[in-house]
Amino acid sequence: MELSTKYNPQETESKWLKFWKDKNVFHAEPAPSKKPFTIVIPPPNVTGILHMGHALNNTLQDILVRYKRMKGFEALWMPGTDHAGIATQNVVEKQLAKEGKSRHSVGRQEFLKRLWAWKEENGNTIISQLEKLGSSCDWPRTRFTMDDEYSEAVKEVFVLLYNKGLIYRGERIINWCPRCQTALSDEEAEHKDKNGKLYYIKYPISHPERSEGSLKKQHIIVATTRPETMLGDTAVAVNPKDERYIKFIDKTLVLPLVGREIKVISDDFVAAEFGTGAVKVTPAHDPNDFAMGQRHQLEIVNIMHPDASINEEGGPYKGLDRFEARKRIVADLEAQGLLVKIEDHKHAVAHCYRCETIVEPRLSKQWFVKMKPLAEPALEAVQKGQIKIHPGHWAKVYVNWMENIQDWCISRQIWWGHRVPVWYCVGDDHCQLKCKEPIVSKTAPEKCPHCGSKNLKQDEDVLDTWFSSWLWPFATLGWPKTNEDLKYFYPTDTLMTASEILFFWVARMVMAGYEFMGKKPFSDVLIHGTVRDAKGRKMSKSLGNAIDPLEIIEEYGADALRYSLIINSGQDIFISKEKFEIGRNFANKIWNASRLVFMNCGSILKEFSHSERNEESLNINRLDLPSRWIIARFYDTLQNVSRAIEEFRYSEAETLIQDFFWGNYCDWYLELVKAKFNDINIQKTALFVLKNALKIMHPFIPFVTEEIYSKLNTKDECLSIANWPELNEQLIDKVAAQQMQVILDSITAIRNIRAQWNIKPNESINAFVVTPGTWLRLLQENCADIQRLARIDQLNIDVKAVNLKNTATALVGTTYGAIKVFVPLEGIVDLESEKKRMNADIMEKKKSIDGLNARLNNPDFVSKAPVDVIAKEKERLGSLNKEVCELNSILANLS
RNA sequence: GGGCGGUUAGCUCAGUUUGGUUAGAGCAUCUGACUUACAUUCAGAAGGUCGAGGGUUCAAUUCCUUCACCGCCCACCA
Repeated sequence: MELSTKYNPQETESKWLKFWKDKNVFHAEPAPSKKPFTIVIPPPNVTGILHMGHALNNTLQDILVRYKRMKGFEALWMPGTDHAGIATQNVVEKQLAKEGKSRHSVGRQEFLKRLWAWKEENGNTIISQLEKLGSSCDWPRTRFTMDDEYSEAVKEVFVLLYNKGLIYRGERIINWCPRCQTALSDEEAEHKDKNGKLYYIKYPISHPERSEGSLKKQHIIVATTRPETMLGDTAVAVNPKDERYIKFIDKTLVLPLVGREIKVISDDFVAAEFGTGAVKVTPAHDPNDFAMGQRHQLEIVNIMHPDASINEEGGPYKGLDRFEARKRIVADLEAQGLLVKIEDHKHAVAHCYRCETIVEPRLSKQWFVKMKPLAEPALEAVQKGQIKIHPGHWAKVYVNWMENIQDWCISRQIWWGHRVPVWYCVGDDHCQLKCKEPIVSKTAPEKCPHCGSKNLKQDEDVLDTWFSSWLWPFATLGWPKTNEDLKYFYPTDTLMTASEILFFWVARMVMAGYEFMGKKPFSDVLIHGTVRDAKGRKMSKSLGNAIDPLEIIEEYGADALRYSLIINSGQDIFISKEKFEIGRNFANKIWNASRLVFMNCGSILKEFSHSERNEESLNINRLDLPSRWIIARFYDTLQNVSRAIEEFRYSEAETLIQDFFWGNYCDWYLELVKAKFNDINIQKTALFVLKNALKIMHPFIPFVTEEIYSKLNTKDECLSIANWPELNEQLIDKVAAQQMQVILDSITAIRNIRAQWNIKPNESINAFVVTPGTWLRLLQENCADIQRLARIDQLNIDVKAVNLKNTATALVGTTYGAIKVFVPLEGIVDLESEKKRMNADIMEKKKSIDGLNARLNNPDFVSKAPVDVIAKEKERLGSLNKEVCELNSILANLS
């Protein structure tokens, strides 16, 4: 049972991936004797390729799931992918484009066939990449949002909500992506500040009143950022209180370039301060204008084709793209002297979140979900703390959104997705009246319920992808069917996600949970940061600053990737390639420490590896101080790490682990006991601590720990399903830490002295210990260790010699924690400079003393400060005075 | 425009909830060490007016307030 000299992450990782898979280690089943713990994965897009965001998100989930699994929960991590409507369709459309075809040219059926073929071939890429990361999902359960069963859930929900009156069809201004040629929800339209222009255009009055006498008044100037939409103007609006325009209200204007006569209306919506205070009203192309149009019964003129080119309403501009039309219209206006000026204007422009195309507000008939009634319980759940969002400040963002929620446009004019389960009767003439009503049904109706016509047509649209993913926590468990899985694993426990999809997904899942299950979907939501490059920019392919997680896995291993990501995670994570070295180094450290222990504990390793409760063979009273200390330190770390995981403070948990394993176990414990490994108790302790440390490290760095554990313990099937260590109070020696500190301090003190005065290893050091006698014994007992680690040949410890005046040879010393170590310095150091240094030291201390005295003499302080604070200050004053005394007497000796 | 967060060492961040010794890490820098588990290592050092002003207090990095700068989210002012 030996470990190779060099750790090979790639080999080890593939070995354990195979093992886990073959043994189906991560499978979870309803188990009445155990408590369930459930996480559902935020389903990555089928088109997805593993990026750092995935790596972070899934590592966080994996840590928690592995921890809970070891804690004895029946831990289910439900994996799956999302069909990602527009994104996936885009991929296949691009393929078609290469063949010179379009989705329309091949037709809906053929296109869908292609999509499914693409999915079958490539849809699993992201899943296998997540697997590589070490994600302990129950992989055979992998769901896809367009699985048959899952689709049933989607249809069920549509019908339920429709029957409840919460889904309706309406003609509205929606966000339209001219490239994808589909509606987008408000959340899918990303607003970005753009430097645009504000165009001021003259709209002449059609019947100018000559009596006014002033030529200036013969037109109204309107300001717009989208001059091309003027082709669809059906009014100009002003604020009713705006005195400049009162006389124009109800007059008619001539729409330039078009010649249509339009009215001047008054509406409170118009802000007198903006632009000229007069707004052109284009009901078909702006949501506000649409609303105004409704209020004033204005005509609606749609001027664009779905691809945002101008339609026949645009007269001479017909066929032009919207931006081309804009240029031409501006030029034409200028030619006619109607363009007053163009100003720079910074404003938010909506872009398609998939293809970045500028969104065009467009009037169209879409399906909507009424959100207010759904939002109420979801809002309350967070406000009352039934669902906790971490970090807490995100709850405010959530509440803010929920309180201002708008209806959700769920229909999309694409083909990849769940087709809207609605049919229309297009049949026989004799029943037109009633048949206008849509037929909403989970299955295709045979005939129209009103007229009996069999000539039915299904709605062409599909549903927003999020309309399926908002059901994820229960639809993946089999809903709408009821089954054991659903009963046992729902509600899930923790949801981990990036802030970007808080509204898209998290908020809607909460609503769906309450609406369809009557229960919250999860209890905790952890919002983690975004992975950025070293300069703080988002990682993206287009910027070329992305670090490929697969490359890191290849080079350093998945362990290193995971460990480094987590330890660097604060809010956002700034990452450069070198940051991953820490993970690689730590895995290497674990490997080598284990090698050392294995090499030295060979005699009992076999026996040890067979027994589960090794602690029983540990007799705490027989252990030396370092062993008692490291065990106490382990249990301390165990508690802190457990707490940190439960409280979602993962980077802190890793820091605790690293401090313990690297800083205590390797740097101190193993160094201290290295020379004494023939002691069977030390062997036992070293193995015991190593084994348990592997357990608490495992969720964070699963592969290397699994590999070493497999050599250390042949009883468990594997570490992934081993038990999390339990606290064993009997093994904790409470004073060990304090005592050990004295040893560590003394070693450090002597090391300092050696370095400072350049003492050679073969020189002896007389350490005069100014501490209570008990510690003297401690130091004497551990003298050999101190000597070895401080790298001196001889260490003479003598408490009786602490009469500073008698050590006339001059002493110089160092104080470190509890002890002071003095060494003769004659011939070692320049006395004059040493005196100077000490004088400076004294001065500084005196200054502190003065400050303290002033405070302690302040009657306010004495009367108002708590007693313990005063006591501490007095104590400090005392010790400072003492130090000054000592220094003075040394100084006196020096002279 | 509304909301939320941040500003602590050269860099990345802890700490501040509940004010109280000398404000902590890691990386980077510098100095030492070839100590046979590990140079992917070990031991040290240096580095801070805790963004600025004001207030409360015996005491403020911590609480309150104003300001500056940075970031994020939301938003139909054309």
